[in-house]
Amino acid sequence: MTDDRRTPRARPETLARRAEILRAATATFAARGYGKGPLTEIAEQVGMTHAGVLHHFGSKDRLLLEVLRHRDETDVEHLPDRRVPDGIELLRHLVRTALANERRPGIVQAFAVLSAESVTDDHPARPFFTERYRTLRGQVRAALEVVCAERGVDAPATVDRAAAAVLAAMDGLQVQWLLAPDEVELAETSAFAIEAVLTAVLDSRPSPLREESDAAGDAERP
Amino acid sequence: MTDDRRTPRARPETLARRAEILRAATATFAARGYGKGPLTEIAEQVGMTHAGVLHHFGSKDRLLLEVLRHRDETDVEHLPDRRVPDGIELLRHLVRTALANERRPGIVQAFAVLSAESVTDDHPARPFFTERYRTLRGQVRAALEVVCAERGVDAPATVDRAAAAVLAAMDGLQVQWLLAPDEVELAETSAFAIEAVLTAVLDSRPSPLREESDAAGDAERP
DNA sequence: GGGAACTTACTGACAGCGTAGTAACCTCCG
DNA sequence: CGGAGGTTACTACGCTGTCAGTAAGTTCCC
Repeated sequence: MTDDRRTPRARPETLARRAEILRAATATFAARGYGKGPLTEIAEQVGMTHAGVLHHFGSKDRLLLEVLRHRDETDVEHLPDRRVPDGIELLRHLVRTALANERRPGIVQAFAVLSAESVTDDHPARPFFTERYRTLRGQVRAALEVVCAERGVDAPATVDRAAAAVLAAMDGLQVQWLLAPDEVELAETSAFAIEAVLTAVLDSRPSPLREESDAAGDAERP
Repeated sequence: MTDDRRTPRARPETLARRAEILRAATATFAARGYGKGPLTEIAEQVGMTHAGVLHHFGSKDRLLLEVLRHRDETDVEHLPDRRVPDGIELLRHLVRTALANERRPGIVQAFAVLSAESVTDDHPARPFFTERYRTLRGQVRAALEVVCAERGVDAPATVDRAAAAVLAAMDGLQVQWLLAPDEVELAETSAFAIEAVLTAVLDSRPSPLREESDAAGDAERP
């Protein structure tokens, strides 16, 4: 039984209001960053004062964490089985996500700004993003290993790097795309990067970077 | 001609002082971002008041632009010929840069934070980063085309995407590395990504991502 | 059903701090 | 002297968070 007696709140109307606030907060944090995004601007978007926002979320830090959590939840919501796929389907899912992201620059900007901002001193979202990347790297690495196994290829030692590289390319492309949407194709370029990494994992051959002067290249470690 | 209206006469002692301020500003912007990095903290590091900093740079915005410009200058300074190399040497240069960056997390953090922050509304560094990425993409694309030509390969239409992907991977890896330096190898992973992209450009074959499901069914597990 | 007891969802005022920029002044050094 | 390199003092904000108060629910008991 759900023991709701102790917490008689959570009216549907209230939940909708909070969702509104979360949406507004996402917009403001995207446009101005967390540090420079004032509560008053968020409150104004939903027609209340900043004190009203604080009533719902207690503090600005908690609001930020709710924004991030809420986004993760709704992202997984419309997924088959509510689970992230595995193997090559995960990689395809990443490409589809990039494609979907082209239609929602606000979300992309929020995450691009907040993830980078989170590396600053004592940022409230730092644990969130640290853990998030850890999880995502694990999922991509697992997917790559599954693909390798399916093709009878020994997963090389580089799968860890490959996983990090896939996520890094997607993130970096978002920043470039936000700065110059007419010059950078977000989805197509993300797909290209993922394909390149996947190919590199599947057949690990000597790199063209190290060919040429390989005798000197091996000894080189400045 | 050099129109240094701001500095009619520049004593060497003064130039050194300004360099100090620029270094301090880099540290503060790295640690707290531009928007949240106060002039007082910068001033304190060099032993003066915030008004003294403003005396030298006029405004906080101008200080930021000087920081960015100064970093670009000193980066090119210790380069042979003071010019960015071309062809495969540019790609090797990128890897060497990533290696050097592992020893200066402050610089890395400053650029990671500021580049992402620059996409926010009316950010003073936005034109700088927009132009910076445009230039860098052009340089990497040219380098890739040179490598293709050297090997008698027609540069594929994907060179543009490849150039963006290389820079994106490097940037994205910096964020992951800053968040978890023990889990992400900055230089090695950057090299991996660059190699993967280079290989993809050099022999463009059908992507494993698009192969659909013809090889499905075999259980070739060990 | 109706009213008392309580909770929720706010508002408006304000404290308290941090911040960029300005203006006037001081103080060396060439 | 005259100006470069500051300082102190001050203005004018902008921001988060607290507090008391109010109006509108909700719950419970008879």
